[in-house]
Amino acid sequence: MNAKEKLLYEAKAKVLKALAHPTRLWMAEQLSAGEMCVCEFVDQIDADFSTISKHLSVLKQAGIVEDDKRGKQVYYKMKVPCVMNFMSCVEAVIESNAKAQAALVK
Amino acid sequence: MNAKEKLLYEAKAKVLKALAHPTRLWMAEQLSAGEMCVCEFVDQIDADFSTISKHLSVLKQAGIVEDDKRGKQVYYKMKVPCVMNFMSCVEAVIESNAKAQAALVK
DNA sequence: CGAACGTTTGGCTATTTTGCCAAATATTAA
DNA sequence: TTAATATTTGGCAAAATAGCCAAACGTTCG
Repeated sequence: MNAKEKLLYEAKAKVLKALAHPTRLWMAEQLSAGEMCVCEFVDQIDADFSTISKHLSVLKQAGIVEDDKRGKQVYYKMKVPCVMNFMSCVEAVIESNAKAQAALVK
Repeated sequence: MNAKEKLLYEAKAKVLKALAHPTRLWMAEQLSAGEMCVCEFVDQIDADFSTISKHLSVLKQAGIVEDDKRGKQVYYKMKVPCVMNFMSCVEAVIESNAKAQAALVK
């Protein structure tokens, strides 16, 4: 793995890392269905609004979402919608794990 | 988000988190092409073999890969191959980011 | 048996991430 | 202009992660 390749894998990992948090993943899924303002997240997530803002900032930094200030509110939306396509596969992993668990009990 | 949903998002995040490291992501991509033994990773990655073993263990814990001991060696292989499908999208994010960067310079 | 090999595990420190609070900022409304 | 609202930023402490070394473990080979 040369230096350039290393940078590429670091970049890829950064995108995944941005999604690799329960709250951010949930946010991303919500945004796949359409834009939302920070205040809506604040209403629906049990965490400090500063925490929520920072999570959105991580998604933005990774280039997954973009923001748009309108009046007092800031709206976030997906920038690269395909990001959520692979969730079906992540769910497949979880199902596979669940089956393995179940097999242990049998 | 209720308790059950919370658990689901934690599980999903765990899968993503396992992949959200440059070395592990590289490993997963290699394994998509076929099984490999730990010793092969040790040859190709510039890190302590214990570190490599632990990375593989994270992928295994997440249910992404499985191992198979044959003699002195342990072979790892993809358990849920679809996991790598979304890499094309992760690359799309990176390209989008690169374009944004380029636009700044223009 | 004992030595060599391949791998995992334990333990430790350094680094990163998380999440809260408080303070700063920006916009709108009074 | 002051107050209220929406959001971001700075700073901190707690928790999680990463990576090295050393030790343990299991397998094969002499």
